[in-house]
Amino acid sequence: MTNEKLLSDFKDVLKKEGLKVTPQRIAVLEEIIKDKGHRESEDIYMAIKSRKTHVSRATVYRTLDILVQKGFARKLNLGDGRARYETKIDSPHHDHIICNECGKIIEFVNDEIEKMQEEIAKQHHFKLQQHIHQLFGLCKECQ
Amino acid sequence: MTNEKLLSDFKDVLKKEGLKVTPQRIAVLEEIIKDKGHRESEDIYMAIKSRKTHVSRATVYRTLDILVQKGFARKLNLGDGRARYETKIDSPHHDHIICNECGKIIEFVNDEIEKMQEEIAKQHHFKLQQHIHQLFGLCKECQ
DNA sequence: TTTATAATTGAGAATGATACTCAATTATAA
DNA sequence: TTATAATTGAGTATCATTCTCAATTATAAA
Repeated sequence: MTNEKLLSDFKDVLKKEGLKVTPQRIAVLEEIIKDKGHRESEDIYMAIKSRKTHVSRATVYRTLDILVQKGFARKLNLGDGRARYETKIDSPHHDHIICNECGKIIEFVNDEIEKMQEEIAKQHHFKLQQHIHQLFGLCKECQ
Repeated sequence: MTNEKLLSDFKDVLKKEGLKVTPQRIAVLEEIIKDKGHRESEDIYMAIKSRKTHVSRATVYRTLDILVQKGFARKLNLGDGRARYETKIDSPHHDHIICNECGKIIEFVNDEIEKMQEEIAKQHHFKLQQHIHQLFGLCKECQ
């Protein structure tokens, strides 16, 4: 999906919900798109400020909530007390391997595990809604 | 393992490390053993206070750290900002299914997934150290 | 284009779990 | 029993995130 399409989709969603299209909201989306990494709210806040758009931390958090809510972004909890955000658009479902030493984050996909999760949920009579699967260890460089 | 054995093991570990055996530390261990559930620090603090032992939140946190460090307890991060602790002794490795509605926590074990995790780590040249695998959804009662 | 209005913003205060500080207390070895 | 280093607890600090509310702004209607 092109960035223009994504931007106009976001604007459409905002309008449909009676929400306003503001420079701050656009800036947060742009930031998420530009660097497809796993970004902290503070990073995004700093990146936007260091350009031209005036923004506050509160607005960054609020906009990130909207993006997650509307399916444009995914929020990660890596257990270190700071949430990470990544684009959800054009990014198939994946989980993460995190280096305990340098913090590097790598994505992985495994359909077998996905299937087994469904199986496990069924066994316990759960209707599966989301999951967190994170592997922690030492990356090649840090061993 | 009997609770007496566990208690004396803990005392031994403390002594070996030059740490003191205090009523507060014993109380935290006992609390963790008694209710094998997934306990929050605040629960444990309240439970100990409601009996006879004088204790502070700080000491509960400090003792839980020791218990995790020494392999007596496991710390869970369920993404809601409060850590949970569970006995690690006599409890084979397992992961968790959590109900999004009522918060119920159920344990599951799946050796296949465990093996695949190792495989995935190897593929990415990681030395696996820990992992988090949590399924979230609606339990039978909450659907 | 102007106006009316409800949504948004930002500064700073609030929150909530957890960690830290340090003087007073206590477990332990001699 | 004593000396001493470890521990405790009360309260303060921290840090990410959320909330508050007055001022600002996007937007629909005129």
